[in-house]
Amino acid sequence: MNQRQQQKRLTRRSLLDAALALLADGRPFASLGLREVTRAAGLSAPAFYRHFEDMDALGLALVDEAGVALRQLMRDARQRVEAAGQAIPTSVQTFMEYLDARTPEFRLIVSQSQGGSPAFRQAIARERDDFARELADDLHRMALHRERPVHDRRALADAMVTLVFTAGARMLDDDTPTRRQRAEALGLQLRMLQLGAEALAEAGAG
Amino acid sequence: MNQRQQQKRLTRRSLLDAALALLADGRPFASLGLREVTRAAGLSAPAFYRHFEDMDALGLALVDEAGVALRQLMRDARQRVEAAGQAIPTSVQTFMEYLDARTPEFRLIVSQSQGGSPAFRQAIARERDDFARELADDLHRMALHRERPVHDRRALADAMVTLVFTAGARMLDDDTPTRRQRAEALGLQLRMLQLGAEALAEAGAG
DNA sequence: CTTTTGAGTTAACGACTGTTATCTATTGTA
DNA sequence: TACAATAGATAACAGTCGTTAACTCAAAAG
Repeated sequence: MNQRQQQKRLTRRSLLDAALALLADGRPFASLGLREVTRAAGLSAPAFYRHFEDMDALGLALVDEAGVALRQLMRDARQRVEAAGQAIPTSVQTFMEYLDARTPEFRLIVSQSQGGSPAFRQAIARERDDFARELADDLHRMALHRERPVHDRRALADAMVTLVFTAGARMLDDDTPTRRQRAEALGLQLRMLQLGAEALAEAGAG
Repeated sequence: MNQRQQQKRLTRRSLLDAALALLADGRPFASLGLREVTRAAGLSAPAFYRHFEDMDALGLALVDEAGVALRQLMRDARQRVEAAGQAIPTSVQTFMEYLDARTPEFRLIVSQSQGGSPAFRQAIARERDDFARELADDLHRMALHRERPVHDRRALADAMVTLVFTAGARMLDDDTPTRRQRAEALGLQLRMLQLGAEALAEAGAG
């Protein structure tokens, strides 16, 4: 295939990676400059425009990548739960591994989900909603299987996603033992939600 | 008293207000410049240094103010709940009013809780933990009163605070009807948590 | 083999940034 | 009333920013 397009994709990648590296240092995305990123990528500033219109476009591309990773995580967790049961602990465990493997992308998502420009917030909110919707579907299937319906799958899934994302965000600053501790607390909180949703369903049905 | 100190406090206030106004437009705090803020406040740039060492110091002052407002909100909610009962709906309602009245401060808190500099994150985490601890105490008192203990007050309070803050953050971008809808969902999620914590306590005690 | 395309370069622009030194003018103090 | 303190203004600094125009030169197309 086109040797040119291939090279272009590589340079584009190096721009994305340079931005991720700066984010990994804890820098807020809004403080990253176009020149700074191209410099870190070993390029001249105008080269940037061959790949992105502006920094916002680069950021949105990163959000897209994070979304892809999120969906893969979801498939992974679902598969493992089907094999090993233990829905909540297994899912939390899978999430922790994803957090390790994709730290910079995840950091971008949690830091920009509320702090970024409107375009950012909207893009991230959409990824998050997709995630929650898929989770709600899973909860539905599981409820059918276990014959323990829950009250409002959408609200339940939304709350679970909120707790998982927030816990993940705080884990980014934790050392390993604190991180495990927080993972345990998260599992407990998720069970509270699940039990509460089941109790609400019974009260509503009864 | 000193007419000079009084005037100085006024100018300092105008700097804080100018920053809040820029934040209210949805601007990320990291993108605010020292010159921009002083300009918006009708001052020369060097005047800034008479009041703050740098922009971070100004931001921390804003976080402090937001913390004060949070504690006031807490007292307000507690008082209303004691008078009118309906702990969850009353608290959510109180929170919504606070959200309206202090939108820029709240936006700063939620946006910088993950995206800001380490000093920022630490300061905000502390405000948040104070909030959660107070809530845990309230839960304890209510449980004694209602004779319905919950399983892990600290984890429960933490989850509740997470849900409330996250919902509040998303409401900032919502129109009024969506906002009310989200408030209802929030109330539902909080009840799930509460019921689940009670169920866990019963299971643990039995 | 010649021509065209396009990724990346250098040079330069105007605008804006944070910061310092210096001055003004008003307030508080003796 | 004279003196000291200080909030704020002006001017200037070296940098950095995003963006454009003009160029190079290797790869693709003819």
